[in-house]
Amino acid sequence: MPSPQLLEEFSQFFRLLSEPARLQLLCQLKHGGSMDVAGLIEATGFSQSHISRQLGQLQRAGLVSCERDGVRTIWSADNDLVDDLCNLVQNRLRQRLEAQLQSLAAG
Amino acid sequence: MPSPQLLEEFSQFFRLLSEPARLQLLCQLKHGGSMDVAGLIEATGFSQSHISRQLGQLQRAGLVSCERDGVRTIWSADNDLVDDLCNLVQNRLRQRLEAQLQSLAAG
DNA sequence: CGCTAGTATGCGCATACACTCATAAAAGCT
DNA sequence: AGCTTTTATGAGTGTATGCGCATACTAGCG
Repeated sequence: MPSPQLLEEFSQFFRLLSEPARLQLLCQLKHGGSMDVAGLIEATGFSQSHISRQLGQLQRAGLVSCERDGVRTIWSADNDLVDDLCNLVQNRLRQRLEAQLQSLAAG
Repeated sequence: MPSPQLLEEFSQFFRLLSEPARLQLLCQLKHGGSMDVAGLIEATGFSQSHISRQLGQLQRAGLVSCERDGVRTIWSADNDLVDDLCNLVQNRLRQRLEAQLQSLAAG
């Protein structure tokens, strides 16, 4: 049984991923490679301020990092954790749907 | 790159885990075994209505299930997904802290 | 120094949701 | 049938936060 503090940390982390916009930014940086905010605007359609804020949150959690290239800021996804988490969840979703399919056929 | 619908599903799932109360209920059922709402009140200190609502959400996601025992409803945690996710996150948190420790020692 | 381009942030609005109180529903007992 | 116990739910409140607009900061260029 995790301690209350640890539970709090877990939930804060999951909260980061609970916003489609943030998850999309993460996946974009992961699969589309590093890019600046302008690229992310192009890719997602979100406003500049929104993207900047969300990236700030992800950076504080260590999920993305940035380096300045002149006047631009190039952002990168930092690790594979989010991909791993998403894969686990996706497997679970698939299992659920398959089970529902089974019970529908059997029922 | 996951589709927008899939991203939405992922974030909805993570949102379930983004609330310390729900996560605590899940862990309690997982490590403390199945129990009724009264037991969860005792274990967590949350109000009865709050617990009932959160369990409802977790049930719809297939993370917990219940069976009636007379007037009581016995709840159980249904799978290991959440444990696996938490372990991954915990590893990541540890790595982060260790890295900070390193840079502090080196700096 | 001013000017422009790119990014971060103060402010405000709207919405989502955790949480509670009161009440209804479900199941057993007499 | 009523009475009690346990759980679920309608209604309301307060807070957190996503999101955009406008603006301030930062870095290069003339």
